[in-house]
Amino acid sequence: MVTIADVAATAGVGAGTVSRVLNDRPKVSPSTRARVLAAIEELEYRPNPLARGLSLGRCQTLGVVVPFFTHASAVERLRGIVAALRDSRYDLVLFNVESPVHRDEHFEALTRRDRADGLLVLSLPPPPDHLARLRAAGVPIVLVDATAPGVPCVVTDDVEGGRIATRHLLSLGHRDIAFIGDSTANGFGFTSSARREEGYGQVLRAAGIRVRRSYVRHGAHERDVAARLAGQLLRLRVRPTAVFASSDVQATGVLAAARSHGLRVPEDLSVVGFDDIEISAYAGLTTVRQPLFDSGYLGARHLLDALEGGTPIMAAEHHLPLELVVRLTTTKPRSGARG
Amino acid sequence: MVTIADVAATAGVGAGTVSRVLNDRPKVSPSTRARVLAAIEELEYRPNPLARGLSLGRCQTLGVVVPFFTHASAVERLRGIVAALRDSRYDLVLFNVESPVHRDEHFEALTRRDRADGLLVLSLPPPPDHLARLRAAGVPIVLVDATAPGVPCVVTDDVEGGRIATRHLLSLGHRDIAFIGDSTANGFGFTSSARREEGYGQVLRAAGIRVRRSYVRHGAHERDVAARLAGQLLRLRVRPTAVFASSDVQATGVLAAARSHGLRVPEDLSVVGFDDIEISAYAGLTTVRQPLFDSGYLGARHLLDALEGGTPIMAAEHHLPLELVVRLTTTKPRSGARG
DNA sequence: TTGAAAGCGTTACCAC
DNA sequence: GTGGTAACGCTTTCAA
Repeated sequence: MVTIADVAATAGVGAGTVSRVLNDRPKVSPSTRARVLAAIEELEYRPNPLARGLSLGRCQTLGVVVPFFTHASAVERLRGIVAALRDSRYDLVLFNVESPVHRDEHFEALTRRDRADGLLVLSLPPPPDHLARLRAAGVPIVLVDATAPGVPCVVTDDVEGGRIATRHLLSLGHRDIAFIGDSTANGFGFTSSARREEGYGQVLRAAGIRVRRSYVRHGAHERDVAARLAGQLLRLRVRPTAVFASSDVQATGVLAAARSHGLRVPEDLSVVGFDDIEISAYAGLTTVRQPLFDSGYLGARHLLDALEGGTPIMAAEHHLPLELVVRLTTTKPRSGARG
Repeated sequence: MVTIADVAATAGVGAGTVSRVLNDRPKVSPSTRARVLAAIEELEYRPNPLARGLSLGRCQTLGVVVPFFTHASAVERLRGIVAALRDSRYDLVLFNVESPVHRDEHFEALTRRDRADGLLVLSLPPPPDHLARLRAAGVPIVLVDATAPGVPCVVTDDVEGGRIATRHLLSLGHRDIAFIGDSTANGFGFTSSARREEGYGQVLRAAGIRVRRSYVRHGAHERDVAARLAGQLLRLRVRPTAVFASSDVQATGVLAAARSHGLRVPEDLSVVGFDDIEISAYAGLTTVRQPLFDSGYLGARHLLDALEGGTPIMAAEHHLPLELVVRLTTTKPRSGARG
């Protein structure tokens, strides 16, 4: 393994000079620089990132903490992050989270500048104690799709998103609108689903419609679970004419349930989802689009700016817009169509 | 930042002793060990991975090189890798590849033990020169869904997979069977699609069926592209009664094309895919299932075993089984159904 | 403008 | 068993 000393020797200079050339430091004469560059070329020298990191106190690495990274929405955010890191000198280290214990382990490990220079946390409100330690350790952190006091974040207005979806159904003439969302006791403190439900309730109440307990169902964030919950809704005496699912994954579960109950979508049942993941266009799903890619991209850029600029990260909230995408799963209710 | 020296001081021992305790080395008395452990606890000491890596010559990191990591099949393999790494001390560093240049940059950077202790490469045959350098640098490498001479790998028999899919259609009575696969000039040297096509051709020829040029289409590995190609097939004078797509993503494109041409699946057109990704069950797609999760898991385990056991990695091929999953998109051809 | 040398935090070897 | 100390490869400060 060729080291900086080897380069220094072949170039006939000191190691310090090589380092200066390597890092584009000013004070080095053109001729010396050329000689060093030639030696680097000749020996195919590449600096050892570990040694560099040890000396510098940083490791050119960004940690990404993400619950259930295989979920389509998470993958899309990751894509944005990867795109942002593409031309930076930072490597991406992935920390998948599948349980609160798991989450705590990762945060614990990441509470040091020598593990990652900065942290990007997706959809996960960090527990206050971890946050305090992270801050004390001086690890910059940016939240995407989550908020915490004093921490910069990239978010959308989920309450408004819930309103948008519900208003759409209402405007089509629906009054029996059900909701399927995440179970509140998920242990992670995810809030998106609950906030979308909040918007749903607001709009219904404003329209003078009582939110029926039986029309609101919660379960794990999975297609099969959502399909089961939808099945319960579809067997109700007064069947809803529309369902707002708090994610597209869950919405496709509703679609599957409708199919297996012999109901046509949208004629017999309208369905609105949330996210606009890749499958949604394919399924013709009407949904509330949030800029998933952008959220990752902006979060990463924000972090990189702070890291590269050396400026302390600003605790700003970056809001991303939501947009209703009307496709084929919503229409007006059939008059008198009641089970 | 508390260092090993601080721990040594509070425990009243030397740094070497603390290190021995940290790494479960034998020669240290129970009482000393207890004192050191107490000091570690008290100071909340955590070893600096950078310093550790520099001293040890490794960095407790596994590099994963993956083209188009957002593709469902890649995500599923990654899930297997993450699962395998879960209880190891290794971090996962993600290197996404979207172009050959990109690929070369990554391999270039990874040709040193100080970047990653081992490499997992998905679906990508490493160029021989990079492979040689990697070997010279002593970086262990495991290929998943790709092969290279002398490199351990986890693979399936794609040719046989092509046969399985084609035999299924043949056994249903189809004779006009089309194929949609990846463009051969992808620049990465991906071989899966071509090998599946090979199996398709073998079976057809064995059945005395000529493989028509017009029935075989190639394009980028994307749903929309596959849909376009399928559209061309469906407008042929002698329309195929079945399509074998070399991946489920492409198969869903075929499904979409059939839909937009007013054809019913499977009555008017049978469709078989390959992979069995999450969307496939939802779409009711008949497909050749390959163990994506397992491939990642096994590849990672193989690499970890070599790394942890210190044994040189064996250049073995690990073969994973394929399985036909019959769902709702295949049936026998309608008699005399010709466009 | 440059070289020498002192860190950075560990591990591992060598005495004791 | 244990402490001291030399690596590990880089950056940076201090003189010259």
